[in-house]
Amino acid sequence: MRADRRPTLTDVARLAHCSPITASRAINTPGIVSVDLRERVMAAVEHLGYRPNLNARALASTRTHVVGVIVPSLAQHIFSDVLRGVYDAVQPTPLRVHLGNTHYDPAEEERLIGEFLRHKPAAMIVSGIDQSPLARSMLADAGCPVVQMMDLTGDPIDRVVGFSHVDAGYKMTRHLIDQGYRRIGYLFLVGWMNTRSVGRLQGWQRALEEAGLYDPSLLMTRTSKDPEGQSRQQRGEVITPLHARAGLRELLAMTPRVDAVFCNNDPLALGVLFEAIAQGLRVPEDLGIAGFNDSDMILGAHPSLTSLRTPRYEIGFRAVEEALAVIQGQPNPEPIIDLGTEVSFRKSTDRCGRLPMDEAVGRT
Amino acid sequence: MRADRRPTLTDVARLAHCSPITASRAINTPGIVSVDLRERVMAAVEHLGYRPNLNARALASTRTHVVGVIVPSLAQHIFSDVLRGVYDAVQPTPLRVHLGNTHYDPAEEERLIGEFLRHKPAAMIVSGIDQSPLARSMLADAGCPVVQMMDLTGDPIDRVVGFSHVDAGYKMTRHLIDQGYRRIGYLFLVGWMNTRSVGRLQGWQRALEEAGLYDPSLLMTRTSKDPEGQSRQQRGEVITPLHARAGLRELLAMTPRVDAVFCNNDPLALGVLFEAIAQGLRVPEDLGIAGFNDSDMILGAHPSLTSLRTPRYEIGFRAVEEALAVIQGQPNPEPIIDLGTEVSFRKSTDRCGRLPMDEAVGRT
DNA sequence: ATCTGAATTGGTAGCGCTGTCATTGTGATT
DNA sequence: AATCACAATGACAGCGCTACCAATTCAGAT
Repeated sequence: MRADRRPTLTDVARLAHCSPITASRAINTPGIVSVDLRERVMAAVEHLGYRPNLNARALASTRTHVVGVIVPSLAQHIFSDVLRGVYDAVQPTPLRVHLGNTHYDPAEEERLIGEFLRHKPAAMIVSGIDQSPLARSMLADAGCPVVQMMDLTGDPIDRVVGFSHVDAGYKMTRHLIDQGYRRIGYLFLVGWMNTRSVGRLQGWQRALEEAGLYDPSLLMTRTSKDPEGQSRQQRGEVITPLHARAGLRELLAMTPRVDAVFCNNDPLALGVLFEAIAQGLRVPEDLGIAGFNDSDMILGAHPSLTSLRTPRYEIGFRAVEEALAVIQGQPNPEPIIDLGTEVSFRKSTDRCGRLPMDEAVGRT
Repeated sequence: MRADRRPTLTDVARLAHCSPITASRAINTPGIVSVDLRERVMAAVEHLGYRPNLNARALASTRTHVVGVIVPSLAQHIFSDVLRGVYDAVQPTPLRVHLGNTHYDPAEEERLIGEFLRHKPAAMIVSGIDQSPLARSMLADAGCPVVQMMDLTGDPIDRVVGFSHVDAGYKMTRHLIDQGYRRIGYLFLVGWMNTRSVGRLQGWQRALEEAGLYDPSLLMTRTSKDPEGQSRQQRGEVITPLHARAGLRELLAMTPRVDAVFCNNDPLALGVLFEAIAQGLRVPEDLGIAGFNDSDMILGAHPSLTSLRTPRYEIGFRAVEEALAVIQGQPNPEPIIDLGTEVSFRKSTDRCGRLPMDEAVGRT
């Protein structure tokens, strides 16, 4: 080992009195070498502070320890939570993360998948289940485990970790019905439409239909006012509570007897709460408010906001674990992992026994 | 080119009727080859769909296109914004990002820096200016551009992109004084202390001292109630508005005549607003509220919240640009780049001419 | 004693690219 | 015409590692 260089496998081998290739085996597949050799090599590694050169390893083995992770947005805290799980799960493993951001653009997603696959990743983790046909086929032929995350499907490319947005939307809507709300609006921004949002919407609609409460005028889809081609999501804008304030005003104007609003996400719920405060509506008596994701930003609201807890951190963590299990040859036999959701029941929908529904309906 | 393989530089060279090394030059340093050759090689690249193998390139040149980016947290939206800037700036370049999360742990930061430097990155981008001495020296000897971001300092390791937190804290406090507030509290959670938060606090204190308004009892530092060793930040917890509600209660109990609260960040400001609403305090008349960062979550609050806009996206973007300029040998002569801040003046501190300050002081 | 096969170790030959030379050809200089 | 400088291209070797195959050892079977 020259003084100016970091030690190489050859240096380790020399110190351990074996050939470089044997040292390689002792390090990578310790099970197939003798105990004595393994100990000698490990001691040499320790002594020299040897760290394998990952570029050389990747070049020689056409197999890497890189996990490609593709998310549609870095602006939404949703994906921060997922990434936190991913990075925490990766930390104790030899894997490294390559992160890509599609900005909700299918073409960009295809480009990123193609780019990442050139590096022969150990695994690919992508967000959502609605990849384009080209993206699907690229991933199917990737020759590595593929984990789709966030949403569930009966037809995963390989495996999927998430929860059902339809069930989640249904569950929250049932909760609102059980609390005595009868005119339950849904607030939704079209500029940010995606399959997951649509799933929640479907769950809401199904629950209302089952209860005989469905009315199309309860759906408030705010269209982006900007006539440019790109959706707001693609331009990196993020949903803010501000978007919801005009949304609630329009919903109340359109459908005055609305007694609860199920918001497609928490920033909207916060905005609805502020608009209700601004208009002097009592929450939860006059208006029930429910959010989605149970994100940190709504903790501390007054009144406290009901939301639907989604296992975002867990999804990221579990996606890595699943990929790792496949890489190590011990895959979970079940390719579809539903991590479930839960209603975080708080004051903003807590109308039980406090106010007869008929009174509430009569407010306008 | 064998059918089962992606094309290599040799394939390109064969098609362009030149040697592989010449093809390499045509691709990497097009300026030094003849126009004719360059065009032949480019045509071959295009035709074969050739993409260089980055692992091989890294191995051969001991120089990579990887930028190591180290942030203290993925949970805070602050860093999501920075990362968005980083990833957007990197997209059109040949650079790739390696992201590390220190969880606000200096030891983990040292580990990550060491790990990243083994890959001979093209540049390192780290958060903050308060690296440990070991981390500083590792970065100083890295042999690549180093950009510190978020905070400014007179003594950067190499270059720094950010803004002065002291100035920012000062600026907001001046704004509150100019609005007629005289008993301006500062809300701060000790569990999340870091040099940047402390800087803002110093700015606040300096502005009050200059105006003869400083009083130590105006500082509300909430200590984490959890007696475990690790700070809350390190455990991945995030500040929520909920933390601020008890904080405001204690501040008002301790220092009843407080007429404004400058919050160390926006989630706290939101919590203070909710607590004010819960207590029936009028904002901005009885209590002025100012946040920090001007993050999306406060847009739409009622009353709208004043905050201090910080150029988070721009910092990430600019940090990459600076690194790139150094790599390409055209560095900005100025190693310290101050992107500045601005008060986003909104209703929660808009008391000018509306209420004589003496009345507000007398509320309790 | 010979053979067989498993367990263990070593040798060779690259992976795809680029650093460092050496070589060729061209026009300018003396 | 001889010399030089420089631009353009090529040859060689090697970055650090591992796939592949060969060699060795040794226990147990024949």
